[in-house]
Amino acid sequence: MAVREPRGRGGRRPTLEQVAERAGVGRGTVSRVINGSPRVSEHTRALVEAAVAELGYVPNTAARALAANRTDAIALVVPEPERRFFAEPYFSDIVHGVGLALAETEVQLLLTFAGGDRERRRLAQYLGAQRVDGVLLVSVHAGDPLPDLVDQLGVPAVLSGRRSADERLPSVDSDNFGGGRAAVGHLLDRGRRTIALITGPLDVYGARRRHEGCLAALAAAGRPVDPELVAEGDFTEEGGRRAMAELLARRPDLDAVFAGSDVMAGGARLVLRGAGRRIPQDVALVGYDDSVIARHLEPALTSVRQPIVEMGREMTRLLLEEIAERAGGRPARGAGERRRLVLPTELVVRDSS
Amino acid sequence: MAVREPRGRGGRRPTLEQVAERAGVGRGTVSRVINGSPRVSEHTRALVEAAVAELGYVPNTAARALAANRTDAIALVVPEPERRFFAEPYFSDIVHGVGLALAETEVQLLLTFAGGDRERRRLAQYLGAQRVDGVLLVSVHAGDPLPDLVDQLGVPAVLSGRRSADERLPSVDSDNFGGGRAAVGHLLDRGRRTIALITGPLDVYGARRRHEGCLAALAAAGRPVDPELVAEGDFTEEGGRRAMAELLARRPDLDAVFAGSDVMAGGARLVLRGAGRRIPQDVALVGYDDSVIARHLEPALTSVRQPIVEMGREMTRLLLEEIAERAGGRPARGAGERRRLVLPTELVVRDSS
DNA sequence: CATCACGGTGGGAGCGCTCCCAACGTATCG
DNA sequence: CGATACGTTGGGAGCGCTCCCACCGTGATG
Repeated sequence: MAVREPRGRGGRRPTLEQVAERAGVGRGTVSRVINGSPRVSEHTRALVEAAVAELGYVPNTAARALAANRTDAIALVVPEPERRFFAEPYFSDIVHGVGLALAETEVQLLLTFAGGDRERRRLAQYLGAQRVDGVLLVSVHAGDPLPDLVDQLGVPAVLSGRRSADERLPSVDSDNFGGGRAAVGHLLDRGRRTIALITGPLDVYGARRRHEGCLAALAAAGRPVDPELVAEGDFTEEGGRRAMAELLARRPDLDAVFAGSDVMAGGARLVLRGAGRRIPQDVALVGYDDSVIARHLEPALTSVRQPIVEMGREMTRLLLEEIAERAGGRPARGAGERRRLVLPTELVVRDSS
Repeated sequence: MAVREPRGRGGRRPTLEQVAERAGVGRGTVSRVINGSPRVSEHTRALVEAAVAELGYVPNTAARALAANRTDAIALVVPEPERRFFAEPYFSDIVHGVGLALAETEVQLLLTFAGGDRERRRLAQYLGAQRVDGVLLVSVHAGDPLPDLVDQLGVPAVLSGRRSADERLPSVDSDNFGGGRAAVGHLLDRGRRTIALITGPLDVYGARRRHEGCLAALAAAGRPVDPELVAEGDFTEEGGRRAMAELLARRPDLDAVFAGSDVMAGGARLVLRGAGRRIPQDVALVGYDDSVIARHLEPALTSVRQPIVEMGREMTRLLLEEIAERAGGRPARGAGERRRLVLPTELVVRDSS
């Protein structure tokens, strides 16, 4: 008498026990074969593998998760509304990179949106339910409590970017400093003398580092930094326009502009055009992110590329390491020994400079 | 002596048993409260809820899945490489709709890409492992074996679109016939007399229905269908260009074009421009999908909109119903009684017609 | 020839939950 | 007042797996 209905027409799926019986071995042995333990004789292994194939056995994830206290799944947590996620190529590349790192493994990727307040509360529940072995946190803003919450829950996590220089959590960042320096260095190489800087919001760590890179390039060339040539934007096009207008008013003689993002560069471009400046003849323009915008702008925008796919891959690698380590019973690392990675950025020169 | 290390610094999470003890009740009672059973007295319920809150109890998903034989998770299976998924707004809207339908429930969404052959094999494994209660299959091509595979595995599934008129699986489609009819009807209303049709690949069910809708509109207006005015495209821009060139060569007197997708309409537009035809003065142009392209084209493209968000929501609703039904022990429905839904399309008139 | 080591193996004891049945009141009825 | 009913409740029996310990046989060792 079947107590519960087998699911669907596929019928009940075979269990470890049945495979063991079929192969004429014990449960433990089958388990060892399934999990690739070396402590099984060649002969027995073949026997078991045959039985597995005949029965079409697939281990039940829930049972495994319960017994082994791991899920073989990680979550990519996006603290943004879905819309933005899909709109930005950044995320697409991250997911791609994560997929590459996961391809070799049996680990499953879950996508979780935590845009609203309500979703965030649910996320905490979710992580508490031990549905995943760890999380990748992308697009984390400075001051966001989410990373700390995750950390407190004892869930392994890796961030993309950092919230500050001494980020407590494992993170993968790109070399914002180097990117900013390369951009301004390039403008100097091109013989530009009066270089204006439109920064991102300076309380965002990445934006500040970019700016510091710019200053370093100027310093290395023995140029003084003129505060009149610096304006802060907010990563929006509107912000870029405002900053550019300001700069142009203060220093009509500027012959180059570095903007901390392509979007802001797009705004700056509009203002420059409006003022009758030709790009790049009168004013050279360089952006940051190497987004689609960069290629589609007229003229095509020189920009600093971040290796986003690579970042996704590295984040995943770090996370898997972290998970493996904790599972090994070793205590979680202190803040000091947490993994951190900074990947190189690259200047892509196009027509605007 | 702890045999296994508690995970991370969060320490071991409380279990049902501990909640029961704290509340001074039995395990069964706590379970009933957690699952919202009505067979619990108000007093006891309050007791248990207090204990749950104090201990910060969250049920362990794996244990629940194992015992109850359900996972409270569904997968959105995308049989495409990741790139395309992110590139097309279609998917973004589907995900959005799915999210809406899931918001009320405790069901989790998993995103799975099955672009390559290898991924497909893994998907089968995955579904066999009973990781999800059901799947949403989007962007299924005619002749794709994936849906049948899923069905054979006994996993509840819902398709977006259909593979044929008598699709065996539950599906949510949009009214392609009505969309095609509306588009051509609109052109007739505008007084166009010589309407050319660029169809999608006619072995794709949706494309064929669109085309049939066009023919119906012409028939309703008492217009004969001139085979010279029909050309088959392949949903690409290049295909649209080729078809348009052909049509223009055969019938230079055409004064309107309906293309089975916005992308093909974009290709057609280039050829029309090249031939010196003004849109819409000389030739009216209508597309299909109402994608971003439509709004950004010059002139803005009249197009047929599908309610994609709604489709995502309805797919999810159907799937959840299907799952609930099967869990109830009722046998899976035969092909005849499977759920099917067709949502209305809508013509969005812009400047090109 | 007894002893030891070790690769290989079987199977008990859980993991934390749901399901269900038996048992407990207490209220209702004849 | 005993019998019946019903709303509640406790807890046993698993779900299918991993982990680990005990045990087997073999070959090497003293």
